[in-house]
Amino acid sequence: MGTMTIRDIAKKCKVGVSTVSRAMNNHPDINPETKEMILKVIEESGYIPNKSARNLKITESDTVAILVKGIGNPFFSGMIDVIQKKAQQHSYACILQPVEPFENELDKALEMVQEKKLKGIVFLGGNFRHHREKLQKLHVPFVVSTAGRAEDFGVPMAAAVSVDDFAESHKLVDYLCRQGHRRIATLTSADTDLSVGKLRFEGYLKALRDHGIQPDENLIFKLRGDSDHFSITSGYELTKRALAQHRDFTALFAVADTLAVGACRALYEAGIRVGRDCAVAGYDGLEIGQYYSPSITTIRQPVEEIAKETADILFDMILDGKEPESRTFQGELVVRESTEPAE
Amino acid sequence: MGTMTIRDIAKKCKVGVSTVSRAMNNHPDINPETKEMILKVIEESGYIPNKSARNLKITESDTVAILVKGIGNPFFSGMIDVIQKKAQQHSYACILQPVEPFENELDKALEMVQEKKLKGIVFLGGNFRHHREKLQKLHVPFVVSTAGRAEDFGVPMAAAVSVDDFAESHKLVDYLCRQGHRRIATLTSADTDLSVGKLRFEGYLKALRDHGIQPDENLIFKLRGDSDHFSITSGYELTKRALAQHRDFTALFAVADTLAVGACRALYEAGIRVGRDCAVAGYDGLEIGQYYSPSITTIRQPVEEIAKETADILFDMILDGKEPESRTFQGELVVRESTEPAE
DNA sequence: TTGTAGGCGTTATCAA
DNA sequence: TTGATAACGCCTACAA
Repeated sequence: MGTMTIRDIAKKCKVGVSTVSRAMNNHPDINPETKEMILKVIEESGYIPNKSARNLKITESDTVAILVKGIGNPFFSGMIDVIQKKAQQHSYACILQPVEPFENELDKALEMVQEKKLKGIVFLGGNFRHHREKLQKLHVPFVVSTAGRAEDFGVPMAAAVSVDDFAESHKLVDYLCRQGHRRIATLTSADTDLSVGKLRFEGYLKALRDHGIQPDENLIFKLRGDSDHFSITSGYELTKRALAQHRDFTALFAVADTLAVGACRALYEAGIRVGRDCAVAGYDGLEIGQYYSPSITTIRQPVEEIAKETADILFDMILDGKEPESRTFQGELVVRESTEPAE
Repeated sequence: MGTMTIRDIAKKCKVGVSTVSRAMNNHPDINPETKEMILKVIEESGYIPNKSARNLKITESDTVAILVKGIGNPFFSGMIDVIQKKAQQHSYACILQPVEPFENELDKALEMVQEKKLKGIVFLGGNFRHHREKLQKLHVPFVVSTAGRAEDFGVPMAAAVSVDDFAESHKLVDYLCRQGHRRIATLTSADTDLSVGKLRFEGYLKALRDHGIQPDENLIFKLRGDSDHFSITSGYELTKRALAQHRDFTALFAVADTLAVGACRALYEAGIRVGRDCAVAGYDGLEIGQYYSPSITTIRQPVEEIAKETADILFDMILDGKEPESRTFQGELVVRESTEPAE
């Protein structure tokens, strides 16, 4: 099945291959009429240029990529849109590339830089721990967004945009304490999680201690393994288990809104009124938290701004050769119905 | 910045390039010791084979791709996992490729077949209307899942797996009618939507008519344009608007669970008790519907099965040269708290 | 078991 | 403004 090549088109048009190439790539020095004619023939014959051959040959290309670990995470959807739009404004192509949980995002990035001649990269998700040595092989500007701190990279061309999960989580639990809660349970990730879950959990511990409360092992509920992620069902089942042990707590802090939703339902089914009998708080600022009944107290991350800043920093580096810059955003404590003051 | 090539490795190892190639591609006829040595050097030097050059040269590759329009749609997340797992079982690589809303999935597919030498494709999302002529250029087996009916393709190697959105939607609204509802409002997509939204809306109309109910323009609420998708917020605001017009309905059918969630909240805020004062039903079977309070009646699509069947059909075509086969799955009417019988 | 050489389809260089 | 031709980095006969 002989696929058509640029040669076939050249023959059909009775021109050289380079002229065809020029027509396709919007080169300046080509007769407009010739170009039009060629483009028409291409259109009619359904010729598809071979990208591999093209990528092999080109030396540069105005494109950036977003490498997302955990696409499907609703938190990222909004960010991606914003970044893509920004890229478009700069007339850059933007490739959205999912990264599997087991894949190494840095390896993937290295490959893509070579293959697609990327000018820059945004890393979304994952926890981005990599050896400095290897990181230095990435010769294009990149921004790690929502997945780590710049300090941990120690490499030029590296920038990070993030929310301080530790501090924000602390803020939230601190709020619960101030509301008078002393027995605050938590739903958190397994010990194997080194990502945001861990940071948020540590913020929880710190806040308790700051209020003179000794964290109680019996009030800490961890997801099992990496298999169950931050799903609503996980939160529901974990809370069911917690309640089955007749544990008494007046507040529950879930390290993700999805978990909090599941928790609310479990409490509801147990006849416990969320808000009045037991406070519940989540983290992320997902849409659902606002519309759940009761609406759920959470830490809202300024998604739009984070994404904008991510893109801006990246393009400042690419276009103006600016130094990598890092920013930490404040989350916003959004108090809602699920944490009515305890009496 | 001279990137390393297979030649550099060959030199370092004092062997020919073909030997290096053999080592990398698990070829049989190579001395195990030589191979090990080469692999070690590659590892140490951080050499990354150029994928473009490779793709340009190879004539075939055991890989399939999933082209997803609207990744981020939680409904697809589960399906993707299943399909990827199936591919793995067959020792096939599986590329997950997002397709932008404005992109033509068929063009993308054509490109990728050429570039990556795909053996098969799964199309997810979108509405997949394409000219037969162009469709015939796609010379590999493909399955259109959840985005159209095989009858509409009229091309060999084309299979479709889907749920009959029209019939299922009809089933749901029929149920509402049997519960005694006569004034059933609906939240549906804009007229520009030719995808599932349209089918579900038509199922709604048909069900009403079958019960001798004349659809009432005043009870039909459409999203504005394509800009607001099936988000919770859209459902919330649309319902707010509906209520502002003092329209009386005893039941509300939203063509997506997300819309239904937003509707529930809007009703709640208006002091209308969902279930008792007004029934609400959605469509999709999203996780949230089960955990919302009240839990939401819906049509659950058998995600797992759909995905399994999709993969099975595809690999039957690829591996056994089977004819394209199409299947329509039954959705399941899941009655929950949001549709208590009207008194 | 290994090495050499030719070609995959494109773009870039250079001469016309 | 055009056309011929040499790379791009790899795989794969084929020869050794």
